[in-house]
Amino acid sequence: MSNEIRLTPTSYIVLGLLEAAGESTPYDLKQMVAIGLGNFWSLQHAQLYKEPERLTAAGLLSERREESGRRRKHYRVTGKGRAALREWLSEPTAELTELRDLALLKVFFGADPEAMAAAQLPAHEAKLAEYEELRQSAADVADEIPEGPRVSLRAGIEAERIWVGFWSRIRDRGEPA
Amino acid sequence: MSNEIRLTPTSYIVLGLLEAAGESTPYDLKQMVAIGLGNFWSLQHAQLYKEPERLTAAGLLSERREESGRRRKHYRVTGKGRAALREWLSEPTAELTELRDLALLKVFFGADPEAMAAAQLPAHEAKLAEYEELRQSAADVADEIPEGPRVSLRAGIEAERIWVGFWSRIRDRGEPA
DNA sequence: CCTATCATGTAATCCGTTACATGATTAT
DNA sequence: ATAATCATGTAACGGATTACATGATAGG
Repeated sequence: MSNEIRLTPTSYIVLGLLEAAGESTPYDLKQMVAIGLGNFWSLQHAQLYKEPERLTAAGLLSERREESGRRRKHYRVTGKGRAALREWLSEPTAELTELRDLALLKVFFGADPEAMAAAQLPAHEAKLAEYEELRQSAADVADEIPEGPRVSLRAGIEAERIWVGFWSRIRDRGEPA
Repeated sequence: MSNEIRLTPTSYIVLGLLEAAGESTPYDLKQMVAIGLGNFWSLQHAQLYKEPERLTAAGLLSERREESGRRRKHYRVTGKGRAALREWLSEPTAELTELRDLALLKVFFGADPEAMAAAQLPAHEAKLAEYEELRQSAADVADEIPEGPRVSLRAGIEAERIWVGFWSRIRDRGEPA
C-alpha cells in the first residue's frame, strides 16, 4: 500500500506549503502561491487539487473532507511526508536552471532584438518595481519573514535588474561590444 | 487535411533549426541543439523525433525517408512552415520567464542557503567559464555568426554572472543587507 | 572479432495544461 | 433579484520525459 510515486518539484511545493501553513485546502494553497512563490515558480490551480490526491495516495498527506456544505478537502502532512520534505531540503542541488526565455528564443532564431527589447523592457521594469515594493513593505516586519522567502526575493530582484540592463542596452545602442 | 495543431516552443525550435540548416534528420537537429541552443533551452532527443512528425502531419514540414539502409527520415520546412515561423518571429513577446530555479526553491522552503551556495557556485562558475570560452573562440569569426546566437550568448553570460555573484555573497557573509 | 559507444527510433507513462462545470458570495 | 466574480472541483487531452530496443561504427 501507499505506492511509491515520483516526487516532482510540484510535490515538494505542496509539501512545503502544507508544512509551513498546517492543514489547508487546495484553495488555501493557491492563495499562498499567489502571494510569493508564484513569482518564480507558478502552478496551475488544477495541480493544487490533483497533486494532493497523489500525495495522499502515497501516504505523504492525510485528507479530511468536510461532511456538510461544500465538502471541501483539507490536507495535512504526515510523518512520512515530513520526512520526504526534510530529505529533499537537506540535499543541496548543483542543478542549473535553464533560461528558457521565450523572448531570447525568438531572438536566437532571428527576431529583431530591438523590437523585442521594446516589448520586454516595460514588462521587466514593472516586475522589478513590484519586487522592490514588496521588499520595502516587508522591511518593517523583516524579522518575522523567514530567511528563505527573503533570499528568494533578493534573487528575483537581482535577476530582474539583469534583464532590465540587458534589454536596455539592446534598445539604446543596439548590441555593444 | 493537415489538421491544425498547437505550436509550442518546441515546434518553433524544430522549424527554426530546419529553416537555418536546410534538410536534416532528427539526429542532426540533436547535434545543433547541443552546440548552442541547448544551453538555454534543452530538449529530450525523443522530442526531436516526435515533433517533426506532428509538424509534418500539419503540413509545416515535408518528410523524405531513405529507401535503403537505415531508412532515416529527412525533414525540410514547407512554405506553410516557413510562414508560421516568420509570423512567430515577428511578434515580440512581453512574456516574462520564471526563474524556476530548483536551488532557490529549496532555499525558499528552508534549505540552508550556505550549503546550497557551496553546491551552486562551482556549477555556475563552470558554466560561466564555458560561455566565456565560447565567446572567445567565436570572436575570430564573429562576422559569420548571426546576431541571434551572439545576443543569446551574451544574455547567458550576464545571467551566469548574476548567479555567481548571488551565491558568492551568500557563501561569503551570509545574507547582506 | 567482439564489445562499447554512437545513432536512430518507438512505446508507455505521467505530469501539466486546458476546458468544463457548478456552488457560494458580493455587488448593483 | 440578478449578474458577476470568487471558490472549488473534475475530466480530457497532449506534450514531455523515461524506458526500451535495435542498427551501425569504431576501437581494442
